Amino acid sequence: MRPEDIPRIRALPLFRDMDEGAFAEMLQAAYLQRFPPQVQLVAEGDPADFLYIVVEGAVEMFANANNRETTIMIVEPVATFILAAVLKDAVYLMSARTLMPSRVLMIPSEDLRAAMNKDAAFAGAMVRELATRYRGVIKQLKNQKLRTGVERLANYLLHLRQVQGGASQVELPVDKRTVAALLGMTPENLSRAFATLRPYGVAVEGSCVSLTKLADLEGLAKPIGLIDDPNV
Amino acid sequence: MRPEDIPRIRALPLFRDMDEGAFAEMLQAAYLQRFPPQVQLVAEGDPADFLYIVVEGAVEMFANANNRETTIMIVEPVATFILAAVLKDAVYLMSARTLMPSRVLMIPSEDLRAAMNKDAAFAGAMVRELATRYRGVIKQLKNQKLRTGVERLANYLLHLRQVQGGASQVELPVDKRTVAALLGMTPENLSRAFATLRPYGVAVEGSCVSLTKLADLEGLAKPIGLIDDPNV
DNA sequence: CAAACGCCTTGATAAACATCAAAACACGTG
DNA sequence: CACGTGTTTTGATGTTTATCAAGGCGTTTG
Repeated sequence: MRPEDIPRIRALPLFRDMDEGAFAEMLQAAYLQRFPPQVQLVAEGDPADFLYIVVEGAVEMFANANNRETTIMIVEPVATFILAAVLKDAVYLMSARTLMPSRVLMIPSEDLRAAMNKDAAFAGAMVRELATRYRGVIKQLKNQKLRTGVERLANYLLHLRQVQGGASQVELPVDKRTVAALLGMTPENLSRAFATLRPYGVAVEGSCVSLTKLADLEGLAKPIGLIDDPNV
Repeated sequence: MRPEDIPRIRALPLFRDMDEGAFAEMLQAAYLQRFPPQVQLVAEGDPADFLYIVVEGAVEMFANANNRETTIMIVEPVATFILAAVLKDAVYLMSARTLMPSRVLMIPSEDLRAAMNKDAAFAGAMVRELATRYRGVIKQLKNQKLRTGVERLANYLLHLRQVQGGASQVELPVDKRTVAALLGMTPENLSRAFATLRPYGVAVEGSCVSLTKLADLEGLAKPIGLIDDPNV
């Protein structure tokens, strides 16, 4: 592991309040692995042997059923994934694959649970982390059930703008196929959704999207804090 | 509060391992309230002042956006709701209303958080509870994104059968309007979905649904543990 | 009992979304 | 550069779902 990675992991809300010794001990037991793009890291149904932390790159969480596939979320550095399965010592509910060359830290489930049982501050951080994630999924469910595809895309673009600093140009972080899966639609429909947004000042050129007519776009998207604000 | 209620609450996985004194102290601070049907208990956006426990009756969790409304889940005794908002000291993401005459225990958020900080076993139970709920919502999201309305209904009927002991007749626990909202469809579409399932041995009469041709129904529903098994 | 109301169903229509096929485009490689 | 590969876009079509309107049915109420 690179020396500069450790403080970045340590800075995550989940690990920030952890006892110094327990943190070091847990990292001792961990493996850092490099993966090329499009490598499947975990498969839904497998026992949760590791907690994963994306240190560099990006990981797509997805699930299959009925010959269909959907993307649940995209994990970007520095963040953990499949925390809940590890804590319950259960099987994974989602599969994961790299979207680009990535470095991933793998902490054996037992070591994580041991650290949690020893360190009350860590357990407290875990409660907050899980509560935050729970609310994140509830927001996703609301987004999915209460909005059309075009509305989801409009809000996603506004979200990207927010994250990327508020400029009038935003960059799609992954290819359109994956954006489509994330928004719960087919690639064809994403294309058409972009076309629908053209009158609202949305112009696409490759992975670069420019948003003129912000007010119009927001009028269509109608973002609300209880779905779209990550801090709520 | 009725004397027989206390052990039922105590038996919840969330409270089972809690320190006896801390549990009694927390209940001291709590209020038990009775509500008629169709009373709104909490509104999304309000600060999370209480953890709620449904002791008797049933509560519907729902959310609004864009003049649309959707049901997220139905909470039946004995179970808590809006735990995550309480732990984060955040606003509620969902609204709640009673579906029938109900008795509800309200624990002030501060008392719950205090109990958690004092009692490590309780914090551990909280972690497991939140992890379980997180996985529950992930399953709902998969159900919603990977299945059609008819498939969701078929799986819901099989789920009811399981819960109600496996007889060939199942009882809808709430009116059809609410079932429709829970399954993410309109009442009209639920009606048509039932009609679609008729060739698969599904006959509806009021709130009573009989399932002959179980094999056929399962063939259509294709239930999978990673979505439909509550113990996974 | 009749009227009124709520809930559920049915039919007609429209919107949203998926599927299939093919063309346009971008890109890496020989 | 030409070529092959994979992604994206566009068009035609079908499925799924929502909306609007009307009617049936049971319950409540005057």
